[in-house]
Amino acid sequence: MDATDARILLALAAQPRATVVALAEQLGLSRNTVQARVARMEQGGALGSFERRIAPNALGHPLTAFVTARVDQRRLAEVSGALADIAEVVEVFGLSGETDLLVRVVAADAEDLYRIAGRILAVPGIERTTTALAMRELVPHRLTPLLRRAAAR
Amino acid sequence: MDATDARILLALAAQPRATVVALAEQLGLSRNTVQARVARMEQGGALGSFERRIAPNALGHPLTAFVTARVDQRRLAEVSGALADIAEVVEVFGLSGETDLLVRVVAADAEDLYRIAGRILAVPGIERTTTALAMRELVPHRLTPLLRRAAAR
DNA sequence: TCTTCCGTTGAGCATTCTGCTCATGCTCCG
DNA sequence: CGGAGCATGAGCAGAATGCTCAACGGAAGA
Repeated sequence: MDATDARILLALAAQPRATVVALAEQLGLSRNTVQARVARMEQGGALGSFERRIAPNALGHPLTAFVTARVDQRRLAEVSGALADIAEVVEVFGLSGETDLLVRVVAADAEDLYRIAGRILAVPGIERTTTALAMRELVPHRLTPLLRRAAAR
Repeated sequence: MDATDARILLALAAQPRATVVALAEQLGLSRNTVQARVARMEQGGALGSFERRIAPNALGHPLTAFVTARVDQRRLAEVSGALADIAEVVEVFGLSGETDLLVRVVAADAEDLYRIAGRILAVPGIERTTTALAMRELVPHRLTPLLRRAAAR
């Protein structure tokens, strides 16, 4: 990924529906170049799945919560699998430090969240959990600043 | 968002580059319908920004860390602004419970992370922080299970 | 310095998609 | 019953896509 790629991504971030042709003339590149680079980025995994763009909100799950957990390390694989079986579990990280797991969860409402938290706690191998509700998205997910820096070079 | 929308999103998740025509015939819907629904979803904010699809990894930031922080609540707006000024800060949530803030950070390497953590701690209004490195992505971000459920209806 | 390799570019071409409009039919609801 | 809202099929002009080719230039390496 070089600066040109970053510039393409920036333009794409501004207008997701932009066609290759539009990007090309906007960036002063040839259509072929843009096409090749976009293809390369998709191939090379620089672009994650489309799912990331879907707002859980729109699926009727306006609540986000983070569950931190301590786990019996030896049963990590098992725990991980069990968590993956819960639909509302959107993302799980293995962490360094005090807590072993960070589980990102979405829920339809408070009661739903309660149910899900319970289900997580019930997973064999999970020892302790703490649930924190995301009350506000102070900085919504973004990569533009980093992209800008990469594009500057 | 009804079941049909969910089905469209599922198909789109499987093949992000799929054209409207392809989706239509794959789902047994008319081209017009799919076009209208996709447009409606983009309009209605069901689809987040394109940035979400970009892997920080590809931008030279393979490390992810979560910084939790306690804040002087009265200076929350100020803190939020200062965090937004840090390019490596990818996402910030205001939480309920013990810790007030969850800051998602990406970094180029360990040293970079150290520097960023320091910068966060230096933000006026932030009282205490804990940094946890994401060592593994046990469940990569996904929404498919929820989508499937929504599509089933 | 010369050569090779790689990415960019412009061109061209057939095929396909898009954006838009219109009329029709269906279902839900007042 | 009448209307609103949505899905559908058709049609059309313009644009984009996918692909290939040849030429060019710069950078790395012999």
